[in-house]
Parts: sequence; structure tokens; C-alpha cells
Amino acid sequence: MFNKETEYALRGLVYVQLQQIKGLKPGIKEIAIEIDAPLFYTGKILQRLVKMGFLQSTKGKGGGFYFDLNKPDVPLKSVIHAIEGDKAYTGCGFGLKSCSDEQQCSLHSQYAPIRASIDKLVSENTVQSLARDFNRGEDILLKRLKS
Amino acid sequence: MFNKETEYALRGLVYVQLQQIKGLKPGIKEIAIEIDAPLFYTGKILQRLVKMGFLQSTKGKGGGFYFDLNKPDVPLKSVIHAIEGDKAYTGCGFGLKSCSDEQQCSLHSQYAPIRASIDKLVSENTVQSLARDFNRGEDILLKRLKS
DNA sequence: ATATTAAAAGACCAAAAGGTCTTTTAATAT
DNA sequence: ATATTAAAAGACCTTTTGGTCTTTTAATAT
Repeated sequence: MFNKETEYALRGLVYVQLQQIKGLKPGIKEIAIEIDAPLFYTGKILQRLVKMGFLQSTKGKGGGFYFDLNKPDVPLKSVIHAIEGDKAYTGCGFGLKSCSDEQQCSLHSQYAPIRASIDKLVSENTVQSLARDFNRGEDILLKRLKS
Repeated sequence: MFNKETEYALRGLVYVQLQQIKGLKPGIKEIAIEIDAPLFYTGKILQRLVKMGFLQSTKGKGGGFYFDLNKPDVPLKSVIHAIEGDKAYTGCGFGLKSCSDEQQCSLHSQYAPIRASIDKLVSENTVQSLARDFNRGEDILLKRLKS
């Protein structure tokens, strides 16, 4: 559904939040291992997330990644949008036409509610809400489970 | 939602069916123009569809592409699956875990019905049913309308 | 027979996605 | 001050996807 970068980003953000709840501030190495993503690529992605303002970081001893608690919760949609645009949850998805509400292809009317559901899903779920939900079973959900 | 090859393939198949209804047998050039896809790439994709048995063709004068009327209608799902596998309509889509019915992540239960709807959509709609639906407005739906 | 037409085959190229690695910069503990 | 630690920056590489083009093969009309 989403590309690898988005996947790793979402997993990484949820993991950071999960650790933050415990008062910890994980680093790249730990995060990469725990979310089962390539080490250097994870570093690159986390950096991008920091630059985009989704995440904070500090260098040096005791450094790592954490969230600014003053900022509002982060909907999955905003992360997805920042990384890969809105192609995943907008558009007809069949390439037969650009879906609008005036001009409909026969797939449009069937796909419209699906698209709306996806949009709702990624809008309502946040990194924080997922971390909350995941707290009973974090190892099962994040660790060593691919794609 | 789907990759370019799948998009062009679906558009191409629907266009061929649309012409076949009129008793015509279009060639690569015509198809590429009408579905607004790159000429040579369209040729390559059509060849692949023929090799996979979705479509028939004849070379030489009066040649072109057509469907074997003895074969059953072609669900979109079978074309999609043949080209890009089932990644588009199976799996959790969030990469947080592999979705199964035993082991659920909190997104799973929300995403499951969406995935099921997508599966239903591509299973129930066929190249032939789309061509039937498209017959009132073919130019609007296929021609010169990108992605 | 042969000229013409059109698909098949396959080599080749470009861009994007995914991933690796080294060097630089900035914290902090001593 | 300086040694150590860890993120930032960015160069570089690989694979996949998307796309182009030439040559070969097979029909058919004359």
C-alpha cells in the first residue's frame, strides 16, 4: 500500500513514541533493529523526519530521537503525505480517468467510498494513538515482522 | 493505486474490448493513442498480455488485438495479479505486521474491511463489464485522460 | 512469389526507489 | 580542553520501474 520509506517512517515514529512513554530516547541503531529496517536507511529517514518537523533529536552522548510534547499528535496522513504525496489515498486508482464528482467512470462510484475510508483511517489514527494501542504487545507488532 | 504497467494494461484491454464490440481489431498504434500511453511501451505490454493468455493477436495486414470469445470474462483482479502480484489488495498496508486473522495490529481491524472492498471491486469488475459500462462515454473515459 | 503490413522479440536507456557508507558537526562527560 | 558519543550531511551504489528503438517473424493482398 505504501512505499518502503513511508513504512519505515511510520514504524520508526511509533517506536520512538513507545520509548518516550517509558522515558527513553532511542538512537538510530536501536530503532533500526527494533523496527527491522536497514540501519543507514533508517538514519536517513529519521533525519528527514526531523527536518520536516515531525520529530526532534539531539546529538552526542545521551542523544537520540524524541517528540516535542507541546506539538499536537501526528496523524498518519500527515507523515504519508509528507513522504509520498497523496497518491495512495486520492485519485481513481485505475488510471481510467481523474476522478471528480462531476465526471464519473463506472469504477469511480464503487471506489469512492473505499478511498474515503482510507482517508478516514489515516486521518484518525495518529502515531500517538497507535503507540497507545500497541502498548500491549509491542514486541509482536514492531519487532522482526516484515512488511 | 496501481503501477503504470497495470494501468496501461487495463486501459488497453478495455479499449480492445470496446472496439471488438464494434467488430474492429485495433493495432498497437491506435491503442496507444486512444488510451494515451507511450507507443512502444504499449506494444510491449500488449505482447505480455498476449503471452499471458489474456488477449489474442494476429500479425500482418489486417492484424491487431482481439479477445477469444470462448474464454470467460477477465476480472480486473486477474490482470492486476498477473502484472504486479497481490500487494495492492492484500496485506496490512502499513508494514507494522503481516496481517492475519489470529494476530491483529490496531490498524488491521480498521483496514480489513477496506481491503475486502478492494478485493471485491477488482473481482467483480471485468474488462468486459467495464467496456459495457463505458459504451456511453468512451471518449471521456479513455482518451487523453492521464492517470 | 513478393511486397507490404503489423506484431514479436529483445537490446538498450533513463528515472525513481531503495539502500550503503564515509565524513562532518554538535552534544556531553571526564 | 579533550575524548567520546551520536546525529547530520551528503556522496555513492543497486534494483526496479518505466520507456525507447531496431530487428525479426508471420500474415495477407496483389
